[in-house]
Amino acid sequence: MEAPAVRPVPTLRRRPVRPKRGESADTRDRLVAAAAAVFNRDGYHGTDSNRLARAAGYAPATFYKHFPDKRTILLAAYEGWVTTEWQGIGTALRAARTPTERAERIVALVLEHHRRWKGLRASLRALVVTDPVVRRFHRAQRRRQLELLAEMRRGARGTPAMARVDDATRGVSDATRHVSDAIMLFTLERTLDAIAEGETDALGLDTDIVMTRLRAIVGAALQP
Amino acid sequence: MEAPAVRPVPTLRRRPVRPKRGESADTRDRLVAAAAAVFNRDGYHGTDSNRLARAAGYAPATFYKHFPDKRTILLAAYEGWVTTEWQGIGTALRAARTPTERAERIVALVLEHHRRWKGLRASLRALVVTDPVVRRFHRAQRRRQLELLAEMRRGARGTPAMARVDDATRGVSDATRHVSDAIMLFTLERTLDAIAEGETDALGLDTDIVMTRLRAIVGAALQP
Amino acid sequence: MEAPAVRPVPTLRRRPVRPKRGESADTRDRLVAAAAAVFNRDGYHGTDSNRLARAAGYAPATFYKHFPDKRTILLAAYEGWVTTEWQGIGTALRAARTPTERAERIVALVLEHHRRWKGLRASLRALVVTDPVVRRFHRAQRRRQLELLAEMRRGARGTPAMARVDDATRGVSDATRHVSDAIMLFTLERTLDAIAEGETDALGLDTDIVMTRLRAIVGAALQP
Amino acid sequence: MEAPAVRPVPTLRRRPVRPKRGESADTRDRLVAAAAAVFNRDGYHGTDSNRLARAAGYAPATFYKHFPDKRTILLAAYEGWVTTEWQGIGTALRAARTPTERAERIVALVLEHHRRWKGLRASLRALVVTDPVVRRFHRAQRRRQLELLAEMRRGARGTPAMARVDDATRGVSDATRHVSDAIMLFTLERTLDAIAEGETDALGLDTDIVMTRLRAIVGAALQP
DNA sequence: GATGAATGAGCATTCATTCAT
DNA sequence: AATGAATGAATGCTCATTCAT
Repeated sequence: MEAPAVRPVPTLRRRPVRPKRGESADTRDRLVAAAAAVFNRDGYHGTDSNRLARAAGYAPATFYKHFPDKRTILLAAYEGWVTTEWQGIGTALRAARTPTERAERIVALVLEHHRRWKGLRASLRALVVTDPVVRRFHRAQRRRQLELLAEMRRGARGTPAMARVDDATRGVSDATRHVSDAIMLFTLERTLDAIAEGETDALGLDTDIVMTRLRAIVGAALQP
Repeated sequence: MEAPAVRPVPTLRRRPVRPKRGESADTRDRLVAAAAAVFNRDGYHGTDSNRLARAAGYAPATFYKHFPDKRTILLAAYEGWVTTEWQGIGTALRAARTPTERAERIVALVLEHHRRWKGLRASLRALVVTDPVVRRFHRAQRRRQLELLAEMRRGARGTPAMARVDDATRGVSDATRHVSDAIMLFTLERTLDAIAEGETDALGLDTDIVMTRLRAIVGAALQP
Repeated sequence: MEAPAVRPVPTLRRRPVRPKRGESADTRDRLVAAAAAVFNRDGYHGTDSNRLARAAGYAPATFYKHFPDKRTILLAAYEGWVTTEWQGIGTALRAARTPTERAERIVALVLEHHRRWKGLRASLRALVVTDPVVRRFHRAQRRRQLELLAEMRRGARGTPAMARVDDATRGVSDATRHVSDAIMLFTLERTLDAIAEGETDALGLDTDIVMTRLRAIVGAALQP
Repeated sequence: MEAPAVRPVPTLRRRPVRPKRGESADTRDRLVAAAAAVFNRDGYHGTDSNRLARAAGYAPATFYKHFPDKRTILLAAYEGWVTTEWQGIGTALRAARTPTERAERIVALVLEHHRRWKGLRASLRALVVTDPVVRRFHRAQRRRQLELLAEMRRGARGTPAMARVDDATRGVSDATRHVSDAIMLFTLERTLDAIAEGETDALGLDTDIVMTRLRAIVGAALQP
């Protein structure tokens, strides 16, 4: 699936030219892109499936040819969003060499995503508590994040042999590492949400200082 | 206002005995208590004002005699919840002497609250993004948290004169401190939500280790 | 429940004066009466719950305060219709003395009902095949009919002692009687439907002769 | 037109192999056969034209190339069903010699048809009241039945001359005979529907006794 | 102060039907 | 001849809110 953030989202106010006889997959993509944008703007409970269809340039019934319900298209939009985020991070990491540089890029990229999709994220967070399917999906993403983090650290550690010795030396158990990683992810996510939602500004916090601090926290987690 | 958690929440399944012509303030309190419980169980979008009224033992119209709309009673429930949480923390802190002990009690208490009100919290977080009034309210609470934190640290520092010297010595500016405090609060909140919602369990994290780590983080923030 | 046929059905074309603050039971009765008339005119699949509500002078939501769905109000209308029919038959039988007279009145009354409710009957018959709840209800009515028939015959037989002797003499087993009764009911019902729906006319049958024949058939069944 | 019951109805669950660019008449037949089976299973109001097309292995639009609307295909299915029934009866009668034997075969055959097409019949009966076209069609079938019945009786009576004498002797007018025939058909139809739909079982009636009685009724009607 | 009845506007979803290919 | 995408107009149903008592 193409991520909704990548291909241009059709303008919502004007009804876009309806692409009669388009390919089914294209229609689906357009619906997902439009849904991502509308959810982001109006919230999950702030729209309905008819509006989602119209925003993509289709009639209500077309929506139901592609998705059984509103929740499913939210998951699709979420999936697209996560995919795009990970692709961006992957690209950024390949270009970065030191853990510090990596941390810097990760924090910047994730902030950008949180800023762009703050409404979608909020809807999602509320649904994670309410809806078991959304919850499962969300947790799978989190597991992926933790795995990637561990992988990135392994990659940074030079030779595998060295690495194991290091662990032993420092007495850092896997379970503890795991917890640290998770807490770091929570901190990163929550703080970037706060920046994206304007909470830090409202509290009179200096965004530069917050970002610096986050880079330090992420950087520490990336150290072998 | 009495907090919803303090006075007994009327049983939701059986219709509670309705007190005809009670005092207005009592009716309001009962409505808030019932709303807190119902929102917590079914989510903000999972109930309607009729159900909230019935859960408190009143007719739909009675609801609108006390609250202009659904959002307002959520704010009232939120307020009650926050008040109770702060009262509990206040009591716990008075009994604790060392920062370590304080940290321990704070983490335990806040976790208990997150566990108890996890559904209410989720509804709130989604509305914070959508609804300006909820957002304002939420930020005021956060400011209160930050102030209390600073106060607690001052209290722990012995004499005020000493304190200023310490700051100068360590080179920690107020702005930086402020940021650290906020990030600590974000971490605490997000991680305790993760525990309350079962996310840490789903990720295979050891709750004890997570809690120990949180106590350390909070403890560090309480050091003068 | 008052039968829909008894109290005047509100005119369907003009919206009747809406009776604000009416008793709940009255509203229910009005809804049922209107539903009976609308189902009868347009068929079960030819209306929707909004129209049923409007026909009774109410808004769509009012419908759902009284009935969970369309099927349930159909059953209520059916129940009312059956009740009225039985009441009419009961009254007619009390006034009639001979089996012949009884047969005459029954056939006339049932024809009147089939004429009046031909659309409703048609909807019902289709739903009996489709819907288990309607089917159960319908069969309960049939059982009641058979019981009443047996009862009427017993009543016509003079003393119970005599009756038993008669049966033995004629060698008519209960099972056979039961079957004859049921087939008679099927014949009566189907033929009166044919008259009511204009089928007999379309076939060039003389209604008087058909009616005479039916009276004979019913009269024979009522003989002890 | 081939009757839907004669040529194998395509399996409904698996999508049948679609014959691209078959003969138009074949396509029509396949559509009718599938429609008959689907209507019979799900009821007229329980399916939609898209499903009918798909059940026959075609796309929705193909349906409308062959039928102007849903009702028309129902009539076609009905026609096929009636044709098959009559063909069966014709075959059975040619092999039977006495009225008794004929009655027996007719009752058995018609029951088989009612059993097989009980859902289709139910849909039809509801539409007869609602839809003028269906009604016209249905009545034409009934006329055909009555004509065949009269014909069968004439055939059983030996010479036409004798026949007229008989009528005069017994004082049975044509109009009366016509009515008796019609009522017999109603009884047969309704009672066999009751057996097919399980109503007789639900009423605790012995099917063998019911069938015996029906054979007697039909047999009497076939007597010259 | 409290109520139960009532509601308009809305929302998720479906279906008979069309059209460009 | 056949198609798959697309759809406008419903349809069953819900909810925040009001009103007469």
